[in-house]
Amino acid sequence: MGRGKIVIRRIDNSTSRQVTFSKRRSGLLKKAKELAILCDAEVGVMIFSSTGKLHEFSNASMKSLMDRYRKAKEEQQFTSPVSELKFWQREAAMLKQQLQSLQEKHRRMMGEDLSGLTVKDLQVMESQLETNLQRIRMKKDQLLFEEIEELNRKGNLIHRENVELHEKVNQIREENTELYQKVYGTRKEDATNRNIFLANALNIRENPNAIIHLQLSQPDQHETTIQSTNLGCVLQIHNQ
Amino acid sequence: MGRGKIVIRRIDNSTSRQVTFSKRRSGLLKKAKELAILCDAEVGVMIFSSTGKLHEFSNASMKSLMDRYRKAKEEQQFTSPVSELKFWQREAAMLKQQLQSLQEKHRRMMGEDLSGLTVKDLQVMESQLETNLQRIRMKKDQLLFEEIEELNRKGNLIHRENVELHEKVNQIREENTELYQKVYGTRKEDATNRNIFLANALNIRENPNAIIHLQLSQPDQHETTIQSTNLGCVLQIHNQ
DNA sequence: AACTATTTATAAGA
DNA sequence: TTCTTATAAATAGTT
Repeated sequence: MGRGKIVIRRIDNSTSRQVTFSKRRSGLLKKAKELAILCDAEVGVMIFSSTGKLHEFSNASMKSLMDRYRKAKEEQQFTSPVSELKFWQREAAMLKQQLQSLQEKHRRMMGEDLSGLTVKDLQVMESQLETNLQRIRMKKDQLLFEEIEELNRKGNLIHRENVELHEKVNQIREENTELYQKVYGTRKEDATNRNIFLANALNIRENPNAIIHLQLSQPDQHETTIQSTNLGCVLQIHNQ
Repeated sequence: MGRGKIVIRRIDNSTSRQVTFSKRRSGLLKKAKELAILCDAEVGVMIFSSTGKLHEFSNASMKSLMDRYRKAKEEQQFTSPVSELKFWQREAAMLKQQLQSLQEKHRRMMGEDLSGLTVKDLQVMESQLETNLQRIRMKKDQLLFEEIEELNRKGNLIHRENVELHEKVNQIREENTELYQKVYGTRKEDATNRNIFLANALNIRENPNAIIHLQLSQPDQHETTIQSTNLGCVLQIHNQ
């Protein structure tokens, strides 16, 4: 009913979609009101626009109507095999429709079947995909951080073990020095020096809570900093 | 949109009301579906026919839609003084409409402002008024019955009291007779006869559960019979 | 349930 | 947003 015939399919152009929404919404609400009055029926209509705004009509209160709906649904519960059959038929039809709609959306998100989409539509999809990408990156960063945390923990264990080993080595070294002195009557500096060099290579210092900095480079342009306060670990990721 | 223009007002003829309901219901559901698809909106419609049957449409599940509705309503709850103002404006408009509708109905029920009504309209009102009248009559009859019940109860009490008094009178009479005999040496029949006559006038008999029949005449043509089994009372009302 | 004369809704354009 | 208008769609009354 207009200048031209239209097919019932999501209007791609966002502006005309909104205009049509406004017109048809008022039309639907008017018809609902007329039905309620003409036929002495109890009618309720709820409409959420694609932007999330609520529009409604009900001749009684919506609350009482929803209560009545719930009650009617409970009572309706399969009074005959035919009603059960019809229920599942309707259920299947509904699910099929939802599936088809989702499949179409999915295809588009995969960059397939982009025919009939406007620049605006594509912009919406683009920002949607950017959001998704961001979520995926945050998840990835979180996993990396957890991995580093685990490595840090293991490193600390090994560090402690190494400190102990270092002390033992020093003990043995001192014992050896004393024994050397007893046997040869003089010190052996070479052995001491070699042990200090080894400790350096293993990054072992007096403070076992040393902060570890890691830098990973990534191909994309985002920067993330994750900081663990209880483990003294800072992860900084810089991407260009 | 039909052979003739109609005014939006309850269709009195039950058959055509049902036919119109069926047509417009499917129209409304179709429009709701189209709006949902064309404009990517979430739409829910609930319709209870005047016979109580439920019809519905929703592109998502009605449950989730109702949850969303509730949530939207909660959030909507007076986020600004303007929204509160608008709420009360709408509330007032709704109440005003309901009031006007009721006032009009009331005026018509009072037999005023009958312009623009068809014979059918008037027949419906007539039968409505007849129903109301019947209810009022039944209420009146009930009240009359209760009044009679009360009178009956009081009557029984007085009856019992009278029986006792009667016995006392007889006792005293016998004593008097005996004394009379002792003083004068002979019976006095006159005194005995006078006491029996008195008992007759007060309707006192040996059976205290005597059934009382009452007949009230009324100007209209209806007949009611109310019977109390535990009090032995029958109320019969005949009207011509 | 159909039919169809009309009314009503609305698509497109301004 | 709002108005206009040609046309499609809905439906009131009828068969």
